[in-house]
Amino acid sequence: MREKGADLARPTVHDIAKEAGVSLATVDRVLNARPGVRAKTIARVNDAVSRLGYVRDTYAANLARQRQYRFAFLLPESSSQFANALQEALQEAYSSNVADRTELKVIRVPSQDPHAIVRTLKSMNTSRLDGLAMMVPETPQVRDAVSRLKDSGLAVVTLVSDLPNSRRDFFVGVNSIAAGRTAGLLMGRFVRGPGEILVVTDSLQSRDSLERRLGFDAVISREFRSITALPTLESYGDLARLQRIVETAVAARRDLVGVYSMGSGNMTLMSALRGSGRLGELDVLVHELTPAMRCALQDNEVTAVIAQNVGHLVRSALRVLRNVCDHRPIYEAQERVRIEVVLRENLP
Amino acid sequence: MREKGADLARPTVHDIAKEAGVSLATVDRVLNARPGVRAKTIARVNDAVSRLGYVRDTYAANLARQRQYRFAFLLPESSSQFANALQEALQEAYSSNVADRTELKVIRVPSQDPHAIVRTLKSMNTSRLDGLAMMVPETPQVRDAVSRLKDSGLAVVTLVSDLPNSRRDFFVGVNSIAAGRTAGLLMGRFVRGPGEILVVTDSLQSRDSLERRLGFDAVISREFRSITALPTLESYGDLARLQRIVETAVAARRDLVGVYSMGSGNMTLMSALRGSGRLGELDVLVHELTPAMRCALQDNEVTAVIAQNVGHLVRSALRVLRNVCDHRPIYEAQERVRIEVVLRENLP
DNA sequence: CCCATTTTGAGGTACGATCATCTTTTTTGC
DNA sequence: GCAAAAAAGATGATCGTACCTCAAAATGGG
Repeated sequence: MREKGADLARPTVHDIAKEAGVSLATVDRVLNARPGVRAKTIARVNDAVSRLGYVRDTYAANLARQRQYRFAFLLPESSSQFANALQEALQEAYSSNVADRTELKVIRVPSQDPHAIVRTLKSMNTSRLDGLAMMVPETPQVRDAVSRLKDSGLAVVTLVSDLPNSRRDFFVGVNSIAAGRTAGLLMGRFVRGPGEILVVTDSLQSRDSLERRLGFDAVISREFRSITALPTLESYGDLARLQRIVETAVAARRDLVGVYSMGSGNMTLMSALRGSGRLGELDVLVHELTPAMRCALQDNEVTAVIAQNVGHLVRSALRVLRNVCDHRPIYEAQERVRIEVVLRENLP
Repeated sequence: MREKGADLARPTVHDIAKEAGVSLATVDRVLNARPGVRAKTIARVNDAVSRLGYVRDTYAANLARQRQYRFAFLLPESSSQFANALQEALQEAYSSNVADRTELKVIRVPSQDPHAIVRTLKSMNTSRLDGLAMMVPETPQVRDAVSRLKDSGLAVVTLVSDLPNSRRDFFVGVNSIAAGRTAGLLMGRFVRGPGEILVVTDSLQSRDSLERRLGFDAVISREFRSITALPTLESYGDLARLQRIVETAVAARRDLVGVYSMGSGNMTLMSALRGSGRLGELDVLVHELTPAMRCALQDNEVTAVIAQNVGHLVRSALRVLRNVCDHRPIYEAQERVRIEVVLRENLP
């Protein structure tokens, strides 16, 4: 925003030099924190900077400095539609103007195999890389690997799923407890009358699922006394097992009113529910807006999807990585990823 | 994303010249559509461009060309918290790195006064401006004024509220019908049992309100037969009147189960509802996430807020304005603003 | 084949900043 | 007060692109 009567053009380093009464070289030394300037002079330059409201032209700077950001994204290899959506969003962020002077590399690893993840992390050529964003399950070995990556100077952010107590620089994703609470609130408000809720996930070993369940239960038990959330069914990543346990549960529980899926495998879940013939009487809530879930929403098979915008995720991750690389601060408020509620009528 | 084995650095104009076997000057003439190049040579250069996958470095280009985008935002002056939020988002987009080489000016006009709007539009110095984003109510006079602005070469986008059949270049905002449908679906799913819904707005003269009502009714009447949406109460921007008509309606309608506010004045609406003592039994749905509505959500006074992300709105508007100015295409998919559903548990 | 007209080439300057080198001035310590 | 060290200044190259000028080459018409 421009002040009235202010100069039209924004000030450059030359203006700073003039204003501070020093040479261009000195301004440059101060701005880039190079040694050989007295504290008094540094203050003079900084004064001029704030007086004129100078902000460095980052693009000109990166141009001159031949800055190249080399980032890698570590995503699960599973056929998960969500990871594919992330990769697409990355591609898009890259081809649109956002990702300038940035080289991206996507590495897919089998997410069930912590060993493979660690192997990949260890084998990374850190000298040809400036930053890493990763979406991996939490294990102590991964935490250690992150520590080594930080030692070699990489910027590291966790994506979607965090690694608490690790040395990662930042977490880009949503708060799983809040996501679970949102699901709980929606479920409680949507379902009619007393009844039971089926809760399904891959594995409660995963922190995300655990936290979603925590949030879900907190809201349900405090505010919706008439409905009961059943113990979590775990598929352990086995789709056949998922189909089986869902079919069994639906058959056994006659007063089921809703289904909450905290993990992946939603296509299989839906097919099991369809098979049961009771889909019409159930409110189904799932996470992540995949193409299959879009259709399910449109067909009224799923009531709501709790989603996070993959575009935001990758742009945020890129911004954070760049800022960490340049030792610039991170604007936490801007990087907070929203918990989106997607219904049939507000499908993007 | 980098191809394996591809060159690390992205190609520059020099590479194009070499690849096409022409001089730098010719490449420049082709890239910037300057005359004096044979069709055959143009083709050679374009071939080289696509072969090498050259994309012009926009920032270097703008640097060289000393490009400055001068944009104005015309926002309603009313004490509307929404317009303030927009202005803040604009400020933020400006100070964060997004809005480079862009001068922004915010003009607030009394939105109830179409005359004042037209006067402002007419008095604009179009020679010192490249683009204009405006959030104004639809009138024929405004449409004409837009036409004049387009004649003088400005890029014009409508923000939040569209001017259909005008010569604006683009509309940045949500589809009001879909927003109304979303509200209808939420209301239908939230309220219990048969009953009536109070529908309130500033004025149905405004296209947004009309369309929201349309969408709302479509969903309610088709899918939720047991609930009745009452005729729209209009406040005509008069807060005292709003308070009065809401109080009267709530007192008269004993089987009210919900309130849908399509317009502004939600603080007054809430105070009227609070006064009635029946707030606890009502589901309240409103548009736009203002600070007051945040509190109302947290206090369980409002069930859901249908919102649009003001940050997106302004970033999208800025992107579109820049693209129009440079005669570049607009990626419609990226500019589609989402209809957000905000509940107590997913408050951003 | 020559001359006028296009078309192309070569080269410079600029944008805002970074960085390196070299010189001059100022500040120190003794 | 003088030499050494530190601080500041001066200058020029560079990044990728735009835009300008002038000269050289290719083309086309008669």
